Amino acid sequence: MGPMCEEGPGGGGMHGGRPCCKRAGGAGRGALVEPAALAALLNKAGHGYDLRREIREITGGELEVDAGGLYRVLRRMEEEGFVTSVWAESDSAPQRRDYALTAEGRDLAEDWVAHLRERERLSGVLADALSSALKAETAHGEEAVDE
Amino acid sequence: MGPMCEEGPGGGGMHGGRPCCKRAGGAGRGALVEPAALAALLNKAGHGYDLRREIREITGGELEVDAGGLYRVLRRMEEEGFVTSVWAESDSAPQRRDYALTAEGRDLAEDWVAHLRERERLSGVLADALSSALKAETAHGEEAVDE
DNA sequence: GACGGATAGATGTAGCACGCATATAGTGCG
DNA sequence: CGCACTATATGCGTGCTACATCTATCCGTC
Repeated sequence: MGPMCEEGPGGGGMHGGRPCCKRAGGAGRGALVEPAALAALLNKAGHGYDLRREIREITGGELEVDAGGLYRVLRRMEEEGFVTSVWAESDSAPQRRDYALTAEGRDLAEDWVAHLRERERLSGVLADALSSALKAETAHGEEAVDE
Repeated sequence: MGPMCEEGPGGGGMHGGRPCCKRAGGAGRGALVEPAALAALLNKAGHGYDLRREIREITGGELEVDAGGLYRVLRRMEEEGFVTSVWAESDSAPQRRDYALTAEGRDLAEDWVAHLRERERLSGVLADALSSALKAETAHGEEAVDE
């Protein structure tokens, strides 16, 4: 996986057997590849392998998408009309396919902004609920700190 | 589905054919049921059907988890030692199973806080990248607004 | 007393997203 | 030639979710 499960703040992973990361594995963080690809395409159209670097850059190295997954997403978005692609006509280098966003793709990106903001907010709400509940429990349950 | 895809801010869904919500369907928002269940259990141990209401309350009605999914998650967490359950000994009402958190479950909740904060941050980073790229594009591409 | 609705728990199924491994092919290097 | 890097693509397994369905017990009502 990319960086994120390794650099977990609390160093999660030494209680029951599997940290929550495991549970959140796979699609655990929600759809990220598609919006990341859209962001990369908005910044600079190009071929898949390059978009992957672009994604790494615009997220400050925090999101490293799987190459295979990225190609899959690009092809699917093309089928759906959100991007277009043409085989780059270079003589030497390995064949590469240059992608560009369509108008629908731009609209899709706007939808994603709203959706990601929602996810951001919801994650925060849940994290707050969890941490405040944890705080409350330790306060009156651990040592009876009076209060 | 729960409330969230309906009340989408931008009213996403009128371009290519399917809004990003569709793509994010299923596990799109990442794992939410497990942390929500943990939060509910921290606030007030009880039986599944009740935890579902608790979840609705602590999230301000924003998260409405699927009943079936909640039971599944509870059973699995029990298998893994994060919660325990006993059949409530009531004469009348339908049989219910009372759940309680274990020490490992509390640790798991702590892991989830960190993980959810990470997800929150990452969603924000991506949303920022997308929206700033969108802004930049409309600025110099739409009407050549000078500047 | 039959009937629908709420409570309570559980399972089956389908879909989407992801990570990892693997296959292909050209290019440059030692 | 072996090896690494660029570039694209597919197969496979896992995880999480939503929707439909099934059981069973109450309770109020007609």
